[in-house]
Amino acid sequence: MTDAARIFKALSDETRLRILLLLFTGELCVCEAMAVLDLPQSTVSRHLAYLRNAGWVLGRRQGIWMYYRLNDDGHPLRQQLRQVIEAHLATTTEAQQHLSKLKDVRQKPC
Amino acid sequence: MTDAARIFKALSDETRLRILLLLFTGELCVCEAMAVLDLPQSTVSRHLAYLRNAGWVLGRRQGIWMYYRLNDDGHPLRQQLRQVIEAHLATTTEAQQHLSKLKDVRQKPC
DNA sequence: TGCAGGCATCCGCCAAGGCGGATATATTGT
DNA sequence: ACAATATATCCGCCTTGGCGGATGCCTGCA
Repeated sequence: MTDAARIFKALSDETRLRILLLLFTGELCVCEAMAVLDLPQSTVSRHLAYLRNAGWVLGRRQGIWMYYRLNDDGHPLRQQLRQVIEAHLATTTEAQQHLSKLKDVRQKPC
Repeated sequence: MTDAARIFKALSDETRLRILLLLFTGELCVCEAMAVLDLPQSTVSRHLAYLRNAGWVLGRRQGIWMYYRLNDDGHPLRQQLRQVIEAHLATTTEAQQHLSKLKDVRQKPC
C-alpha cells in the first residue's frame, strides 16, 4: 500500500507526467527534456531524480550525458499504469507537440 | 494534463487509497470509515473532502449521515484507474481485513 | 426550543515538495 | 592542468498538505 501511494505520488505532478510521456517513446537525456519542456536544468534534473526514487525510471551515464529510461522490469502496478497513462494522455495535442518538438531537438546536438 | 495530475494526486496518500478500496464496494458514511480505519473523525472527513474535490467521490446527506459513493459517471481516466487499483490492491490482506471489519461495523449502528 | 449525534471546518503545527539561481561534481578534449 | 559541457545538488523561499483536537453547523427528536 505504501508502495502504491509512492508510485501514484510520482504521477501527481504535471511536469513529471510530461517527462514520462517523453520516456514512453525511448531514452532521453536531461538536456533534451529541458529543450522540449522549456524548463531550467535544475527543475528537470530534480523531477528525474524523483522519478528514479519512485522506481519509475533508471539512469545511465554515457560520457557527459545522463540517459534516463523507463524501468520496465519493475512493479506490475507501474506497468499497468503506463498503459493507462498512454491511453489517456499520449493522444493529447500537448503530448503530440512535445513529441514533435523532441524530434526537432534531436536534430541538433545538445 | 492538469486534470490527470489532480486525479493522481488524490491517490498519493495511503489513507485515501484505503478509503477508495472501501468505496469500491459501495456507499459509506464517515462514521463507518472512522471505525474501519481507526482514525479520528476530522482526518476521515478531510480525506473524503479531498477525494470529492478531485472528482473521485460524491456526497449525499441522509438525515444525520453523509454517505459517500464513487463518482462513476466521471472522467474516463478515473474509471480505468479504478480497475487498476482494484486489480493490484483489493486482493491485499490489508484490504481484506478492512472489508471484513466493515461488515462487522455495519452490524451495529453508528 | 433545547439537546445530542454526525459531520465539516478551523486551528496551530510541521514535513514534504515545488521553484529557479548558484554552486559542486564529473567527464571529455586540449 | 585547464576549460567546457552536462548534470546533480544546495540554497532560500513559498505553497501544499498531513495530523488531531476544538469548534461550529446541521439534522432529528423530545
